[in-house]
Amino acid sequence: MAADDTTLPAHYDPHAAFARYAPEWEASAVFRADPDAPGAPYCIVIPPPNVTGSLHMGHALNNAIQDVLARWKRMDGFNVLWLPGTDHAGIATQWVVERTLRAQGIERRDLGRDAFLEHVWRWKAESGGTIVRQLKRLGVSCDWSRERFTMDEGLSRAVRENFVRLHEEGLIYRDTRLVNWDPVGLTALSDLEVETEENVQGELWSFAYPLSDGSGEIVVATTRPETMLGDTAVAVHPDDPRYMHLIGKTVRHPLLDRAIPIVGDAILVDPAFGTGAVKVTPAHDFNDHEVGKRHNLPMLVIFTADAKVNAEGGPYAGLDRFVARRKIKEDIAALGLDRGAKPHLMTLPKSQRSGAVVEPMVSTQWFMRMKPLATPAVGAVEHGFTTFHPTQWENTYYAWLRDVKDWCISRQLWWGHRIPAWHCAACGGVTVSREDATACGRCGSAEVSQDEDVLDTWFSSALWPFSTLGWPERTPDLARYYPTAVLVTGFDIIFFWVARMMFMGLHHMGHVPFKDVYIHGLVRDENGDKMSKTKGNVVDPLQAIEAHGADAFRMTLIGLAGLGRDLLWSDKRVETWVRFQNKAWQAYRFLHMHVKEAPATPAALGPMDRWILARAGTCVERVRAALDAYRFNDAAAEIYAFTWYELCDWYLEFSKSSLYGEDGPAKDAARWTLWTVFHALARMLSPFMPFFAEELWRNLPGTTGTCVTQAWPKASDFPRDDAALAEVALLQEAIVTVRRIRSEKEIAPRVPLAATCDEALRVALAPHAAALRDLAGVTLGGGAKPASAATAVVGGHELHVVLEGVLDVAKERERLDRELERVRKSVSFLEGRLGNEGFVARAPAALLEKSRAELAADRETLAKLETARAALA
RNA sequence: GGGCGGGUAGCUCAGUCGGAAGAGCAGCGCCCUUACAAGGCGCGGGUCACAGGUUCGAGCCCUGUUCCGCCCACCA
Repeated sequence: MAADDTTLPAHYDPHAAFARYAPEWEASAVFRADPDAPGAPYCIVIPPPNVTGSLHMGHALNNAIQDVLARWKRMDGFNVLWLPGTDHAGIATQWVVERTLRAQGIERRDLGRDAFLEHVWRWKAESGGTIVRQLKRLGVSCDWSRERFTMDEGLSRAVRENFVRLHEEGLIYRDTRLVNWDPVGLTALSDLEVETEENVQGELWSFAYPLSDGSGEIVVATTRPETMLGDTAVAVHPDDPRYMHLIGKTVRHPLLDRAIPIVGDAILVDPAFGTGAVKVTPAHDFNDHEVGKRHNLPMLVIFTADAKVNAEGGPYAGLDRFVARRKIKEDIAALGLDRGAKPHLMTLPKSQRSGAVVEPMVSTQWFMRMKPLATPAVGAVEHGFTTFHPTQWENTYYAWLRDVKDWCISRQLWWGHRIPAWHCAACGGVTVSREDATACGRCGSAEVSQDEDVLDTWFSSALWPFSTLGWPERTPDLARYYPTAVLVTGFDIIFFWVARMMFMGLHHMGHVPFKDVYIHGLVRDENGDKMSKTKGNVVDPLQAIEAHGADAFRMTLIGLAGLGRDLLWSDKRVETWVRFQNKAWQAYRFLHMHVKEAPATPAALGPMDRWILARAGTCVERVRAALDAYRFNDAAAEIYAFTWYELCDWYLEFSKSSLYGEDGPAKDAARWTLWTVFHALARMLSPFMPFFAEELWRNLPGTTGTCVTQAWPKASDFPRDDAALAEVALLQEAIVTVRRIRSEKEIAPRVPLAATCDEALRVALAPHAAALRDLAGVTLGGGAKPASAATAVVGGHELHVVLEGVLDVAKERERLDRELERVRKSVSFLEGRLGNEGFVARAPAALLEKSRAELAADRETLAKLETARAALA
């Protein structure tokens, strides 16, 4: 039979397979979930990518993992819903559109709210589908009929319902307090949206506040000189002998000519730090704010929304805060009050989105009360209703929730869910309502207008696991698929998203939103560096898919996904799986040369057939165990090892003597076995490499339908067969031994070898003469040890390979010396162990037995090696 | 300041129950062999970060040290 006797192409074409199967799957709705269908529910809600976004490696990994789980569970008989969607991404999207407009010379505020939002919606309609199209290139098996968007009608209703209910319950309130203010984005931010830039080189600058009575001065230090315009106290420690007598007196503000009280505050002031005296700016510093409240100090706001000095700053009014900083330092120096500066490493709070230095500002905002919500969310994980994988992330989750502060949920933006509160012009009352209010709930006046602000984008994301299933309606989907099975995400949004879904799910649904949380690592470049546009080391998943195909690309990510580890991406890694794919494809072509139609179940199987089937069963079992434990890299490694090292390296070679031989039971058995293994392999691979697996499935004789709806293989389909495993293990040992001897003695592969051994081994290997000949080029005979031979132990018996060619004596001596050293080491190790009373008394019996047997064998081998070595000396 | 993770072959990483250290890639040698040279066969390569401790026995358990990465908090 010739090599090209197959209709299959010489190489697998991933792009052709994608083009063939992706549209078919989508059209035939095989991934559409049906709540009325049988099967235990298994639901995953996608972490919705930002509509502004385009696919990056993090998305690719995240979705490859979800797809493996969804496809696997679907094939395994579960009623699977993988629900896709996108997030409106409030600030991010508004910024992108603003920037686009600005490039055309259009400012958001000139347009007005409605016109601007029209632009955003138009933009969303045009480019919002990009990331969805890109996800499809990965081959994700989402139910696109249920695709949701955080600002679609249903989800917006859920947002309102949530807001109104929590407001009714007193968990959402409006308050005026110090918040993180983004002076560029012109909006309040939550604590989480403030990022700290570490180790910024700044300076700690000291200046003197003269005492009002002229009796001296108090020196204070600051990293933010401009805030002195808002100072309304100087604080000292009440027990500090240097200052305690000054408490109650005042200092004079040297620039604004105000009196400023000196207060004693044990909480704020550490007498050992700096001068032991602290300037207090209650309106622009979180610690100082607390001091202000404790001592009833005025909250003097000195900045405008864009962080310029306001009228309170007297001569500095109108200056940017950093310009004011320089000017104030100069002026203080001119007054002779500068007391020096020293370099100071500090952290700088910056807006996650705009990058602007965040300014604490007193502002009226909406807040969500966290304590009553966070406590059950902690308990749910403590009691195991939700489990993190790897579990160490639970600590991170706890730590944040246990002392989380109230969540500022209002944003001074236009793009997002507008707050369902109406302010009354007549009485000043606030009406919170599910329906658009037309009259004040307090005084009945019709002069009501809706709150201008929108909600933090994470407010709607927090509802995602149930809002997407129809909440607040009681839909069949919600009943069937909530709680979801697993949330797959990155550690960076445990606080932003995971924790918030937990407490919202518990609050509204009375049950956790997901049973498992799988936290995957970050995809880095091959040097372990974070991918970033500025570094230019970003790998575009679409280009990688274009270059290598979706199957190999996905499998590379899966193979790198170890629990609790970041992933280092390298094109070399993809090549591993491209080669794997080719290897499996070539083996599949081999099958096609020999199997033209679905083979009938044979009367009997040979030992190699039984062996590979048993090995396939083990592989299935291990892959299942790995997936159950979210050990994706292990699953990939098992598939790789089975396919390459067992199926290709051994079984295909074993099968050749039958397949190329006479027609008969052996050939029938081999054909059936080969077909059966691929029948399972295609299904096993389908969750990982769906297009490749589909190509295998469709071209396998006797199959119908698509692979993605077949049953994932079960270990019980492949009975254990210890006899076959032992028999083939012995044969493999014999083959490898002869190959090694051949390589060591530098005997060309085409030179046939003969070998002798004792009767027991000869009988055991007799049925496998063909395999020994084809795979090791050796013929086994009985009889005594030949004069010139290389001897090795196989299955506890000696095997003597007759050396026909000229033996390189020097090399042989070297080899024997190496071998002697190895065996002597082994003997000495085993003697030491068995001479150890503790070991003999406490080691497991099996280990003790094994050690004794090994020692006896080693001693025998040693004697023989010594004899052989002496003969060569 | 508090917390988490990591340090195992040249590189990237496994190592589950404490019992002689594993894989892929890279390297070296041999081979175009009729599924596959995108391949086959064989080989070499280790102070398991360091120091103590527990144990008959430690990569694994305990204590300490050190280096790298990350998170949180604070920073007058």
